[in-house]
Amino acid sequence: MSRKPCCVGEGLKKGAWTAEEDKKLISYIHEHGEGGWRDIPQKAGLKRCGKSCRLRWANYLKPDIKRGEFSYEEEQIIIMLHASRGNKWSVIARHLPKRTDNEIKNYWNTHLKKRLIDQGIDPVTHKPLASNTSPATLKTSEFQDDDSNRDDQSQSGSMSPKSLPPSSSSCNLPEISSSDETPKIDGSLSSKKRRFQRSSSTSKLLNKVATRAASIGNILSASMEGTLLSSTTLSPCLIDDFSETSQFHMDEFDPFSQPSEHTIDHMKDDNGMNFDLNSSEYDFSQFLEQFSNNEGEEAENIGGYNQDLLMSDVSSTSVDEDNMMPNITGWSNYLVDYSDFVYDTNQDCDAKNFI
DNA sequence: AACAGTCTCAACCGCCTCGAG
DNA sequence: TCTCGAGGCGGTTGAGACTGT
Repeated sequence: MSRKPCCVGEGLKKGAWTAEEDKKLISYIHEHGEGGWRDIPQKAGLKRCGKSCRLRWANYLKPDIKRGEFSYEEEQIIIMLHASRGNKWSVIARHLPKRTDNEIKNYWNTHLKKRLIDQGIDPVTHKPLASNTSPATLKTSEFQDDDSNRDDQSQSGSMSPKSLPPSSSSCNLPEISSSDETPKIDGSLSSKKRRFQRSSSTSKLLNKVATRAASIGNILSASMEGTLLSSTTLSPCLIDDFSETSQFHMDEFDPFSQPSEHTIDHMKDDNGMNFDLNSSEYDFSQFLEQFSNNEGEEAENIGGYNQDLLMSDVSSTSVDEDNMMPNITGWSNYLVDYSDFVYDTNQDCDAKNFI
């Protein structure tokens, strides 16, 4: 019972679109709006199938599409998200405003994938090619922190598998450096030469934030499912580190790390949230209420691309608990990914710095 | 200049999801 | 509950551009 292909039809044109066809499609959509793609060709006077029209519009003609060279930040975001999400181009595209999934997919296949391979990284697993070193080994040998950080790693077992980036091996995500074999002659070249100059404490902090976020996600999950007990094991990170938060010097952050700075603040006093998760009396309903109350204005107050990126998973959060959990999970996933990324791109990627 | 090999990316294909009836 | 179809998604293709010889 195979379905009839939608684009089977007599005299339907295929291949590259002409300017005239584009004009007809744009004109029709401007007048009638998107949707009803099957009927559009006939109504717009196009000898194309509806699907082809939709793709042409979505990938090329839509006015808010950003075209041209990918920025350094965009590249890093793609690599990060690919490491955690795989070939989920539409998901990745949601984090890159004005970029289409098709464009990202093409860019990955033609540029980033090769670059990773050139740098000895498996573009599928984001692990070193031809390496026997397990991520766990790398983590413990290269990313060993103080006691709390060791706890961070050991507690990762309490995190949902989804929360863990597939590529937890440190230093796997490559830096896009100017030494790339395929240099681009464009405005983004200079940005490609930039390197993140983050201190080890920054990486450390971000890792902790990520772990906390993941833990909060788990706790919320348990709360949603009604399985949260007062004895629910909390992340050692949460237990040990929340009191330490204020020790970190946030002024170390560069603009790209602002989301985490925001996150720290978000998790601290700004929202007046009680994050004393050590307490068995922690009130999750209060947390949910506070979170939902603060979410809207938070989203308005923060500015900048990366904040948008960070918050995109939670920006639509309402009091609706069904939506809450995926958002929290996405948020924690992002932080975990981002934390790993920051660590990986840190030039001081050396265990000594964390001891 | 001509040709072959390589690269890029718009477009296509086929499967999947989800909502309507 | 089932069927159908629109729209979405990821993989693949192929025409044109580019590069090397």
